[in-house]
Amino acid sequence: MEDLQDILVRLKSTGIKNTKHRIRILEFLNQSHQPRSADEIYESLRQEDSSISLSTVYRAMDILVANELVNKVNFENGTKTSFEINRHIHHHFVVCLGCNKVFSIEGCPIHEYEHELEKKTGFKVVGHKLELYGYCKACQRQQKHKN
Amino acid sequence: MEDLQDILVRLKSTGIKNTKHRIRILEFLNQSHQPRSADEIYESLRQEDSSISLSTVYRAMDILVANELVNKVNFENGTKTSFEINRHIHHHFVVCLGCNKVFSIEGCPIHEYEHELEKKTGFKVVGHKLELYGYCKACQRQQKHKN
DNA sequence: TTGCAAATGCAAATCATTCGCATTTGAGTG
DNA sequence: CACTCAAATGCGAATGATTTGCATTTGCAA
Repeated sequence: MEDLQDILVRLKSTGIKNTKHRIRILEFLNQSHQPRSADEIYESLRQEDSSISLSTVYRAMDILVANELVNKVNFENGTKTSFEINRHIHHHFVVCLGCNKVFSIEGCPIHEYEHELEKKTGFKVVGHKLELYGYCKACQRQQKHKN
Repeated sequence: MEDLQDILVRLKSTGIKNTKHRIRILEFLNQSHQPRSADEIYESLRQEDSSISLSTVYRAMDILVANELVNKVNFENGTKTSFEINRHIHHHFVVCLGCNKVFSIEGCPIHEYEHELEKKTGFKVVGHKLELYGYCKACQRQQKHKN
């Protein structure tokens, strides 16, 4: 887990204001092992001493995403947008349809494919979205027991 | 373009009712070269002689997707769900961020990767989502002219 | 042709997200 | 440290896509 300090340094270097809420949001996402929805962030911060409003969370997410401190993700299962700390490490998600847990995998199997496509078609690729869906070991075991 | 008749045969074989609206929706999607939103389907069918309600479109899409006659797609750019005829041919989308046109590419660069991942981690993959985003030739040309 | 479950239309409801506006706050400046 | 002001926040209302309840209509099997 990247040190929170490094993230706060990056926050400062963006030039946007360094507010209590933004710091607490980054703190929460940094220690979270799963991408989180605006709602989950809101509920988590609300528990603590100082309160926050949901629209502030949404606005914070917008600006943190724009400044590359946070990534925005939309999964096929589930309706809400999720957010995770942007560690500037290219990765993809493996999502368990049983327990909805999200696993991260580093590396990318399609970079080469992108180049080929560019050469072949002239299309200029600037980004991609790749997610794998299925069942984690634990959910596979549970499934077997049911039968 | 697959013959509409084949699609209607598949519709019949599902056992769900063979209604005028559903047939016209399949017809529209079959001749469409782009995935379409519920709204676009609604507007298109409304023009023609008989009318339709938007909720009927949504309900039809649900059941057509459940019966594998139609695929549901959510693109990163844009907020609405899109639908396309399900031709049962594995493919992915290349989306132009300039003109929002969607191109289809057959074949899949990650099947082998999926197998590796399964072997390595024990995760059982049942599906994936892969889309490429960038700029088509035409939009690249236009971009140059602006500079 | 009849019966009935499934499909439809319409309006109201829902849910995530955004926006308007009055108030507060971070952070540079003197 | 006090001052200023744009940026950030809180609250509630608005939005936009999608869903739902319910009364009516329509496929289709018998």
